[in-house]
Amino acid sequence: MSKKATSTKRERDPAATRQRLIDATVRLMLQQGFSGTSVDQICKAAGMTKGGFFHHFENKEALGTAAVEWWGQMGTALYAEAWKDTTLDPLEQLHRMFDIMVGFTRRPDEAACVCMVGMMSQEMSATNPAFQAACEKELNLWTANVARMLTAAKKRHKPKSKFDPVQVAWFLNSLWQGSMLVGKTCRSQELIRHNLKLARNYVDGLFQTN
Amino acid sequence: MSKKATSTKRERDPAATRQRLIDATVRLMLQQGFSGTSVDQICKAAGMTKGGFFHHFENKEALGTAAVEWWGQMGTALYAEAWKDTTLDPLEQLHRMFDIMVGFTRRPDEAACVCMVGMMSQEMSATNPAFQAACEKELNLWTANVARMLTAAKKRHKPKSKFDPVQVAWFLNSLWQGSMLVGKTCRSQELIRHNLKLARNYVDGLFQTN
DNA sequence: CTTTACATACCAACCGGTCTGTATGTCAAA
DNA sequence: TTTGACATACAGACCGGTTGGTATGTAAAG
Repeated sequence: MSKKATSTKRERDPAATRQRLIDATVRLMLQQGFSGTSVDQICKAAGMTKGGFFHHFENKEALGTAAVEWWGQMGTALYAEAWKDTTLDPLEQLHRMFDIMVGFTRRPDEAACVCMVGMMSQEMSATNPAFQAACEKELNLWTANVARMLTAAKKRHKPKSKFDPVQVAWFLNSLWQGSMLVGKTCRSQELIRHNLKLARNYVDGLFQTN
Repeated sequence: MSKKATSTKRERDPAATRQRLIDATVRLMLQQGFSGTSVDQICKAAGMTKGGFFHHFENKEALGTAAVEWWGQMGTALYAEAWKDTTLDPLEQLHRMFDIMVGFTRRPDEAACVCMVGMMSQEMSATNPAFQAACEKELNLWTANVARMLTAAKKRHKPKSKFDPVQVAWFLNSLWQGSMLVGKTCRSQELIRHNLKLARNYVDGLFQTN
């Protein structure tokens, strides 16, 4: 019984500390943007001093890209419920994805329906190539998944007329990003839901009703 | 002949100076965002010192809202070519609007197709109520114009099925904002054009073909 | 002579980042 | 099993530069 068996108070958990910094960053950035959020603020929110911060991240930019990546992973995990079951009718997959997106609009208070990728992209992608690349990667991933489902749907359902799944996927991605943007500006989650309704109908309208 | 008749060198033109400051702000903000753009930078770009700047604007926020308003006026002026002629078939008005939007994607180099309202909105609307209100106002204006045209189009063309012009207008506004966002991130003006093509087809599809 | 439109000089607060110090864990030699 | 060298994970003080903003001076216009 030489090994510490009980409740040795947990300090020195670098992975958790790093994650705490990322979590704080995401939370603050969604509210204030990247430039508007200082390292001091992040450290304070994560219960950490600046010395410790720069041990985990080379600079503020490194934290930013880490935050975008983390956001992407979290998003993918949330969408996975709709995407993973490849035996499902792809059109049904898309509908479940829309359900999930509607779910985002129903989340409580200020954890509202916003996207860090979209925000970071608008603010930084023109000046910071690393951020631009990170954001583009996440947008590509979302689009690729939607395009895959649309392509699969074309095989199971007769399309009403010709369409390019990739183009439609970008169309839907743009609409989704724009919806969150406008929804935030107009402080209306209902607006987002209306857009999602029309988008859903649009997708259904691509295929012949049975 | 006491009055200076010739070429009195133009100094002291406060209106022009103010506009120069706004122009510089717009140019810099489109590149770097609001927080990322400093007053010093703006002054330098406008050939002005900070003392002069704060004579024209109470603070940086006042300049920001002025810039958004200016952007809105400029936008309205650009869209006017499609909107003003109310005797025209409203569906044709919408098509001309789409033409104008496509035109934005063909502008040279780094005056690319981006929207200051969308950028400012993403970055600041969560924290700064003045900016949020200013951006919301501009979005409302665009939507109102599109909704008006859609409503008028319903009277002249039989709609294929029921739709709410206001909802569709917000749908299109969101798509437009999102297209510029994604287009910037992916550095692809063609992507925006594809989205506009699909949007155009979408609007056409609302009405019965003749 | 007053008002306006700037320029100049300056400020405290804050920025991202570095430096050094120290408590804690790891691991191998004794 | 103990010990001690070393790496890791932070804390805290500090740095030069920049931030938005101000106080003051001054020249031009009316």
